[in-house]
Amino acid sequence: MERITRLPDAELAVMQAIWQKDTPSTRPELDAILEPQRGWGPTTVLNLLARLEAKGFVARQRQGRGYLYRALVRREDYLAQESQGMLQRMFGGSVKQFVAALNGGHALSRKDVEELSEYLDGLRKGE
Amino acid sequence: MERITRLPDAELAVMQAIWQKDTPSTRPELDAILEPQRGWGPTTVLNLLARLEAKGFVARQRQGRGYLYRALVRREDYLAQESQGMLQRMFGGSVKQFVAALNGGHALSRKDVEELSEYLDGLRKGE
DNA sequence: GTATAAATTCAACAACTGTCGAAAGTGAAC
DNA sequence: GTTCACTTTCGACAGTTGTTGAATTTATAC
Repeated sequence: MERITRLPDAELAVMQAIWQKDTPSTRPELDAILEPQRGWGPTTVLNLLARLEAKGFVARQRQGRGYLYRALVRREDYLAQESQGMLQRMFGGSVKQFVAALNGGHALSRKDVEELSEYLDGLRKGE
Repeated sequence: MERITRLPDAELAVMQAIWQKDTPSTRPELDAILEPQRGWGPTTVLNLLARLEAKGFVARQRQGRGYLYRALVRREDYLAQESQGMLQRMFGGSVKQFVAALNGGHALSRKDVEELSEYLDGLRKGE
């Protein structure tokens, strides 16, 4: 795993939109996701795409009058990296502390707890 | 809970240093923590403290030739808020997804899993 | 081919971040 | 009281981020 750069919020939002589909997207398609969510005009999205390309997160290929944009970094890789980083910065690396913080902030539903417990059980047995 | 502002990394590092003790710290004390960690000189720390004061995160009180700095925002409150925010941005709010990402990045030790499982069990019974 | 509509490029800007050095203030020790 | 060592204040600066309007390029449809 090569070290992946950290993305600012706006750029992450664009990546999330790109990652939503696993085939390349046109800028208008991304707009359709981001405009309602963020209220961004096309130019804003385009600029963020340019920055992401410069950072090596996306590549593009001409299609019609515009381009098709596709991710070069996999969602899971980025998210795994980032999650670790933030866990380190915020909780010195302790997952339990993190979950406890969510709980303290009333951000853990019963369902979250069940789901997570089950997942962990799976981990303990399985692999 | 009032909405708390998000802090940039450098400022968060200073807050973590302040939160480390639960009594106010002098700037040299903070330096002692932050200089090795970040390589910051005194001026840098001072400037970050000034920004944190402006944001309402710390208050200070004269002591000798310098000041005593103390947190105005509680660690748990800030971390709870931030954790939720990042969970939202990165995983649409799913804790399970978050933990799964850590696992995918081999950032979950057996111990982490045990610890967290136990904690969750406690939650299910307890409250 | 030309006009039109769509898409992208340019470039710009203010606010925020990360980081100091130089200057100025201040308590402590003579 | 002066000096010295320690602290803080000031302001500065380059790079990043969020966001966009104006100008330019380029398929497409006549």
